[in-house]
Amino acid sequence: MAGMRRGSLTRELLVKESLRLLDNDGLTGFSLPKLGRAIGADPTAIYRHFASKDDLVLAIADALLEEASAGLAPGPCWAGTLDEIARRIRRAPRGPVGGQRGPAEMRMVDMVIGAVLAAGFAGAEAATLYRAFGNFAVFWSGGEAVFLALGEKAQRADLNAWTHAYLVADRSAYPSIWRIREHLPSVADDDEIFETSLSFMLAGLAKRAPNPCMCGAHAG
Amino acid sequence: MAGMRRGSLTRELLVKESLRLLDNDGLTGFSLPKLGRAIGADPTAIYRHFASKDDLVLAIADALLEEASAGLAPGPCWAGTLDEIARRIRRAPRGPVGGQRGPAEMRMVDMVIGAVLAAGFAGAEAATLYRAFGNFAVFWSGGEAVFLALGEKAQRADLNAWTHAYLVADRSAYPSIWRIREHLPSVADDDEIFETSLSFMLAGLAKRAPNPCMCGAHAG
DNA sequence: ACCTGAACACCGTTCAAGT
DNA sequence: ACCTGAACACCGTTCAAGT
Repeated sequence: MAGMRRGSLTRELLVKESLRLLDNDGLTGFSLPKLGRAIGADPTAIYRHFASKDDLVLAIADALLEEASAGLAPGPCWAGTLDEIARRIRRAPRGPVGGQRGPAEMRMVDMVIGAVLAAGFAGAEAATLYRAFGNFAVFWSGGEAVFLALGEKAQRADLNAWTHAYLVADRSAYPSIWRIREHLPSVADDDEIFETSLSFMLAGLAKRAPNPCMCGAHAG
Repeated sequence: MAGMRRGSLTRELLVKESLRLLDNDGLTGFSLPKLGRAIGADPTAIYRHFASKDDLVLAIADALLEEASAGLAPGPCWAGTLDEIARRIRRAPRGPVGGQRGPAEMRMVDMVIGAVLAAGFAGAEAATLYRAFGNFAVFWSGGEAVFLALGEKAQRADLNAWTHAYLVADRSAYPSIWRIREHLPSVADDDEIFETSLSFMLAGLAKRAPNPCMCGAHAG
């Protein structure tokens, strides 16, 4: 990858290489100098194509969302559409959380609002419900990402805290923790926890919705 | 604050001063050198009381949670207790998100699990529901904090995106955004968005719970 | 025992200089 | 027009030296 000819550096190439770096080394292994070296250019060459690191991050985030929304289209059931969107956002390779405002995000926002309108909501209520559901999906994805970003060392320590500190924990100081102590360390079932919360959100929407969902599986 | 005598630096004092710095200058204005200078000590003096910055951050986070849970006690209605806990976590001065494992967190975890048990859940289901609700509260708080941390400049730009880009947005490219465009820029009603999502979560729990809540206000 | 201060290996960003 | 490379003002962290 070394020996860039002039003009061979583009925004697309830099985003693609960033994704590769993030995939390989995680968030820790990412910095502008590292990105520069990875493409065999000067550590500051990025500034010819992005105004700042934030600008690059924004482009990366939208590329991730773009990838996550491949082939996504509204289905006949508005609740099913929202369900699918939330899953896509969560499954998206761990991107940063902020408000991105890229074209891929615009399309996703439009789909979420479209589903909320299909449910029969309108005006300010539709806006609130769009943001409630959108925040839920984005915040959950971001929250899990933050936990993952703690690094394997900290995660191991965390699991340790459950298996040791919590298990051995004062029965009298934390009686409720004690009662379900053997079910707490199972860190593996993050999917089930997400599914449960998502189903609560969708049921809440469905219960309040003027139009029932078409498939009948998302009843309040 | 300058002129520290030896032995006058303690973990408590450093945490307290950190909170003051975070309050004044936000997350941007916080670093170990700055903390050192703020207390009139050497920039590296912190390392005599904390193993690392992460260690300090953990202590800060638990202090924030401690403050947020002042006077908190389980009420007669388990749903009301969960409701109050989620509000406290959200209102807590914006702390970092990760799994903290401090004593204040332990007490809060015990209360959440206590409420879930009071609802009549048990075993693995209780553990899953505790984590669903706990993640919801923590992720939401963290997500909002990330948005706030974007800084006022980025937030202004974001609001701008709504009032301009989205409003003027292609009616044909984003028809659903277009239909509720005038309701989208109202960034002020974050509270209502949170309330809505929280009520969905609580209703979902209540609907599945063997024991109804005592006050009747949280029916599924 | 606790604090200092120099030092190290990094950051993001700027800017004059090259080609 | 695009890239380089020195430079700046920062980080978190370590460690020998002071008292």
